[in-house]
Amino acid sequence: MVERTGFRDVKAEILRRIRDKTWPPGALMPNETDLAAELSCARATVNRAMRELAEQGVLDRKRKAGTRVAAAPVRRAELKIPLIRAEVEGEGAAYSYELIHRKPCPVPEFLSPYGVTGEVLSIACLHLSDGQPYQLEDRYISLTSAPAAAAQDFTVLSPNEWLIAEIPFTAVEVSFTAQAASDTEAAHLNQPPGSPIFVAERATWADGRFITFVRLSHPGAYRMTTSY
Amino acid sequence: MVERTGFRDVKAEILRRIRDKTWPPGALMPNETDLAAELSCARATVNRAMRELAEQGVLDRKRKAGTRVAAAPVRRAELKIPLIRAEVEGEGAAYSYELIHRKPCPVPEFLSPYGVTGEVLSIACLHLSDGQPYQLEDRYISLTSAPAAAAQDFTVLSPNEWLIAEIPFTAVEVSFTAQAASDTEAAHLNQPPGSPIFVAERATWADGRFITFVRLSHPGAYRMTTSY
DNA sequence: AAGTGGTCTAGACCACGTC
DNA sequence: ACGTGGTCTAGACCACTTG
Repeated sequence: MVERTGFRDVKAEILRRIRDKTWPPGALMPNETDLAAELSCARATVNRAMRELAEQGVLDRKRKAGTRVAAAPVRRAELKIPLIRAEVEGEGAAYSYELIHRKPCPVPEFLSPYGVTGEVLSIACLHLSDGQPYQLEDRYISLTSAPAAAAQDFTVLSPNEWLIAEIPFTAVEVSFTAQAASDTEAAHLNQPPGSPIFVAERATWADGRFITFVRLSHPGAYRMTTSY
Repeated sequence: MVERTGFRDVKAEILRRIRDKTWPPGALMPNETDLAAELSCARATVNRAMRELAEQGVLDRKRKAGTRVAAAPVRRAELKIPLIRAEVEGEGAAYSYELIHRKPCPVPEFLSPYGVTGEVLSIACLHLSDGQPYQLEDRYISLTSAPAAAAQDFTVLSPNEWLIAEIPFTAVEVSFTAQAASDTEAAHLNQPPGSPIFVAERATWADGRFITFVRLSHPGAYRMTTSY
């Protein structure tokens, strides 16, 4: 035996049997011990294979009940959200940054659902790719949770990069929508007013304390892609 | 010692040390053997903790070079893509379905990048939530790869659900954009023409053979959310 | 050449949840 | 009660990559 059975082999074999309907959707599969014996490898190897397939949504596992082929596989798309700078430079373009405004203000009402109190720092800025508007950033940073932000002028370093370097966060909530460009948005992004805008909104917490909320607008042509 | 050190404990400890700057971004961490000794657990336990943090984008690992705290953590949002039916019913609304058209046709030119040959089945249909248009589906199924589709009329069962049950797929590519509603789109979705539309496009393969391409349009108010 | 992560093994104990 | 997955251990060998 030149090659041992690795967990990748086990995953491939399981997927093969699902595809050829040896194990149709909903079917009960053999337990780890039996499958390990059949494929002549250790149970830990089968465990890792099955665990990863379960994480991926292909299998459903329950103690004592056993492992089944997922009946309605909830497909998961994993979106990578890199730094804007890295994203732009990754496309071979030159990245640049412009601060639009920066001022402390009371908590805007739309942030109240997030349980924010005290003052926030409101920042608007623009990220450009080869001099063309790429992403408009409208951000609010809690001065209660991140008082150090008050000392930053953000003329050179974008709030995005500053936050990542300074404030380690533990929880994030993201949502995506399509919206019509407001007049100011359209002007900054160099698009006709009312044109479709791809919007990502992100709220961030550290240890349960609200840190920042950001609204990122891209011209509609922006494409977010993933594969699996 | 009542409690053993589990891989969750190790992950938590690592994250703690990143947060309190014991290991700042870019820093070289101890190797698995040393960390295992310090935390008094097996190397495999540390390995699993570090491996999962690396998958998550928190750490960068390279053989021989060691493990470092990711300098620019590529944040990953995992989007769950459930069946439309499940999504609608999960919101407590009544799901319904309408077939708009269904006809075989030659491969449209925009599918040529995907290497599609032969005939495809073109299907348009509408998914409704409590009777209101929720998602417009414009789909093309390869009759070469999935000839069984020709026998389906799709008047009751949506192509989505039929495909999931019948054709196990192995590779998927998804992308999201914001677009302006075309006139027909606007009419079906009951939105003003030109209004922002949230579009998901998905191409699917099984064993390297192209199966289907689908364009899913939601009214702009649609919100796709995730957290981590 | 040598150090680091990547993986496998064989065995063990435990927690959960179904029967 | 008991079967199944969940996890840990201790040891081993290997592959990759850097110095």
